[in-house]
Formats: sequence, C-alpha cells, structure tokens
Amino acid sequence: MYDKYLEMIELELAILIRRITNATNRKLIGVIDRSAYLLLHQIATYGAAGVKALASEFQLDISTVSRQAAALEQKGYLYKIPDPTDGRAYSFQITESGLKVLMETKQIRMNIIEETTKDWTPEEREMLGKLLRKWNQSVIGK
Amino acid sequence: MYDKYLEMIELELAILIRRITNATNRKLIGVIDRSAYLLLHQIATYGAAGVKALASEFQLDISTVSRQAAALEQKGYLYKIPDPTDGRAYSFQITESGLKVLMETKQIRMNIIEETTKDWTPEEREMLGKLLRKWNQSVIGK
DNA sequence: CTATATAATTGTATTATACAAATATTTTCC
DNA sequence: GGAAAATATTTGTATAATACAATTATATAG
Repeated sequence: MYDKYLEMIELELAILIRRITNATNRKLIGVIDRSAYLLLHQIATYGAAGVKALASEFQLDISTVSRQAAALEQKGYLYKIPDPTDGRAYSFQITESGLKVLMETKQIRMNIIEETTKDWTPEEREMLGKLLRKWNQSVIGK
Repeated sequence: MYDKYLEMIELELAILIRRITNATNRKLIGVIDRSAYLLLHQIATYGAAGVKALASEFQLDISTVSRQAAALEQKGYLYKIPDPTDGRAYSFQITESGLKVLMETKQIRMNIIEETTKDWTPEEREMLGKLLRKWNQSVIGK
C-alpha cells in the first residue's frame, strides 16, 4: 500500500513531536515538567500504582520512574502507601496538592490547544481528537 | 470556549508524545536517531543551511545543533561548505550516504505508520495527515 | 530453611540539551 | 583606515532524563 498520506503523517508527526518535546522537555508548563505531568495524570486517572506498573505503562525503566516518583513525593504531590500484603512493595497515590498542580497544568495545556486551534471549526477539533485517540489505540501493544 | 475535544486532544497528544519520544529518543530507527533524522530531513528538503538557521528552525540552541551537525559530518552524512561571502560562516549539505540513510529511515517510519493504520480507511489517514499539517501550521510563530 | 525470585532504590554512565566563554571574522562608525 | 561592536561558529561546563548494573529487603519455591 502506497499512500501519499502516509508520507504526510510521517512528516507532520516528526514536526509535531520535535516542537512539543522542545516546548515541554526542559521547560515546565505550569509548575511541573512533562514526565511529572504524565505520572500525576496516570495516577489521578487510574489510581495508586507502584513503580513497576508505572514503568511498564510508560515503557520506561523502573529506576527512572522510581526517581520521578520520589521527586514528586518530595514535593508533596505524591505519597507512598506500603502494600499490606507485600513488605517490598509500595504504591504511590496523588495528594490534594498534586491534584491541584495537575489540574492547573492541564488547564494551561488546554489553553494552548485552544489558542492553537482558535481558527478551526468544531468539527476539525473533534476529528483531530478522535483520530489521535484512534491512533493511540491502534498503537497499543506495539 | 469549552470543548470536550480540547480535553481529548490534550490527553491524546500527551500519550502520543510520550510513546513516540520513548520509542525514538534514545533508540535509533534505522541507523540514525530522531535529531539526526530531522536534521538530515531539513537539509534534504530545504537545501544546505548553517547551524544558526537550523537551530532557529528547530528552536534549539545553536551549540546543540553545532554538535549534532558535527556528529553527522563525522559519520559522512553531511559535509561543510564555507560561505564564500563570509569567512565565519558554513553551511551543511547532505551527502549521498546521508541521503541514503535518510531514505531508509523514512521508509522504516512509513512502514510503522502503515502498520499502525492498517485497519484505517484511506479517508481517516487523509484526515489525520491534513489535520496534523493544519495543527503544525497553526502553531507556527508560537 | 536455603536458594531463588521479586519490588524497589541507589550507583554509574550516557546523551541531549542550555548557557557561557572563546575564536575568528565582518560590519560600523569616527 | 582602524578601533569597537556585532556575528557565526565551536568548545567548555552543567543539568536532567534516561538505561543498565548493583544493592537491599522481602517473598516464594523446593
């Protein structure tokens, strides 16, 4: 299957990724960086989890997530809950303060998206949202 | 303007970025990494350019691009052309070998996209390509 | 109960990045 | 025309996110 839109998706994804990673890698949006945002978002959405599960979800090394979670715990955005059935294991839950910065950050991000798409029709925004979701679901398991 | 699709775009973009950066940051696709791919792509598409212009295009620090370009020169994918009108300035042009690895890498990326969207209709691929392009154009100048 | 497996943390190295300093050259302007 | 300022690039240094390896503490298997 050749399809000129494959080529378009390839190029535009590359550009999108470059721009967004440049805008969010080093710099903070709100008071937290991208990895912190995703960690808080994951826990806020799916509940408390241990570093192993989080690392698996994010496809990061456990040690990486361990440090990220420890940093967020240090800042008071997460707290550690010992697993009652396994003395080695902990899960991280989000705090009130963590939820607050997550919401603030989400709002800032949504404002950026609103600004970027301010000349779009509602249908275009809807299509982009749905196609990105479909893309992410199509990728699952890869 | 509140729009539930803003929220959907926000979340799905975050997931997309996390997945793609994890898949391309550290690891190579083909024989070059993401930053090398973008640099070669830029030069192949728009012609020879100096580090200042490239850094501006990528919104990276000049020193960062200088090192990236030097690394690609070292590997034989780029070569340096002194600016005849300015003894301080150089531009980088892509070599045959650079073009070859760029094409190979692009093909690998397109194969991944083809695989990811194998159950999509042609119209969905077209819409995603066009909306990503529109997004990237909407972002210009931000 | 000992050996092995596992959850998490900590040590170490690498890499992409930014900012600052250095170098070489060009432009400005008196 | 020459000194001062500006500019293009490279190189030095620091930081942060990451992976892999080693360690620690606990659990499970045989």
